[in-house]
Amino acid sequence: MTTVDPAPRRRMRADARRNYERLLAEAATIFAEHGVEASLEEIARRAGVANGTLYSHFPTRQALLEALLRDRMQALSDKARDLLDHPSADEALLIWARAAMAHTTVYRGLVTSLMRSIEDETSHLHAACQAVLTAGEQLLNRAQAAGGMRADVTASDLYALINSVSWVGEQTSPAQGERLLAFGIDGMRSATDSR
Amino acid sequence: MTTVDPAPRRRMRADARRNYERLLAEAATIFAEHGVEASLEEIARRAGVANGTLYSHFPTRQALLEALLRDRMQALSDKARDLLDHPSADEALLIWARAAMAHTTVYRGLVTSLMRSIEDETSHLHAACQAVLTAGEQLLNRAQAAGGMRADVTASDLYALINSVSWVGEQTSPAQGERLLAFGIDGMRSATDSR
DNA sequence: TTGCTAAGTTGAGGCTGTCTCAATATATTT
DNA sequence: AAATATATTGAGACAGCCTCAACTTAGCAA
Repeated sequence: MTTVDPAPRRRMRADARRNYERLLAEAATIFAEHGVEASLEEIARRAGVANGTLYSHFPTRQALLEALLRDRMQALSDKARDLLDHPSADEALLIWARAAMAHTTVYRGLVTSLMRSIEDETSHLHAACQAVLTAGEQLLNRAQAAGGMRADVTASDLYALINSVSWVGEQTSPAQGERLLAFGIDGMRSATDSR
Repeated sequence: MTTVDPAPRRRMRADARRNYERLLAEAATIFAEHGVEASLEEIARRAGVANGTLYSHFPTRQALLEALLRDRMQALSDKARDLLDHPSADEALLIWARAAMAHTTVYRGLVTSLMRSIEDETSHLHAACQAVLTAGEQLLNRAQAAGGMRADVTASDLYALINSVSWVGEQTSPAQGERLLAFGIDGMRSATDSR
């Protein structure tokens, strides 16, 4: 409901807009290189502005992350919607789970923020995470209706699974993350399922 | 093989021993309160010594953690050995996995250190983690021989699973962690198994 | 064009934390 | 009671977070 405006209330001054964009661009680069705990001072430095400017645009690290991820998270929710048309409900869920995993691991350390944000309603990322969870829930429900997934699996279980395997992928190797995802999903399948 | 001496090479001076113990005790308290990223200065302060003393006893945070966990990790390895006598191989594995999870969540943030340490051979905790992994492997192998677990599951898979569900437990709730553990183990079971 | 003002930027400064090392102190040995 | 090996100390160098009073500038209106 009360999502933050992507384009702020009143139009920004030209220089402000420029700095805002520049900060986002540098943040993307630096987070990709050093993870989401990278120095904010460094980002400001590389963007050619004083740290105060960074803080005025993005009061917290979360706010910066939120701005950086907005589009990507929207895309992930959209993708879930699209996959509702996929012929196999089970396969659709697996495809989406992998996509979610890929999204969650773009920046090192991101998964922890995303996991925290679903719990913490005051988080800048909360709404976006909630949307992703709900999107996943649609796919899950369809798979359950089709009989492929156990009825007692919740959207929270799915969200937690995706995040936990993303965390593993980040800590060890993407392949290890993928393996755990496969085991986890298998464990959530209905007993009648073979394999 | 080349484990670090629990009681250092030559006997410590009395005052050194006293400070060492004091630091460990305070670290246990403070890590329990604030997680493993708690301030080392604070630990030194509460132990009534200068920070240099802390650093001289424990050159890194990992070293401190290692000293703090040594006994507990040994106990976990021992427990695996004991459980090899349990009548049900499957049940033994599950019991141990839960114990491992409990161990892994004594301090907030610990799970990340433990996961890093299995990968990083230079880590102070590496040997202890390796021992735990090997201990788990025994239980896993027995369960596989008994036909309860898929043959393609590795000790690394098991280690990763335990850590990932511990991480979830830490981020959300222990109950959520438990749920994921159940799903994960189920996914690792042989197809012939019911449920 | 010029001046006005709201909007935006600056960067020093306070804070916490990590880690080091020369000077100092003390336990133990002889 | 030295002598010596062993420990402890704490200031200091550095980095990062965040704030805010002083300053600068874009954009508008006269």
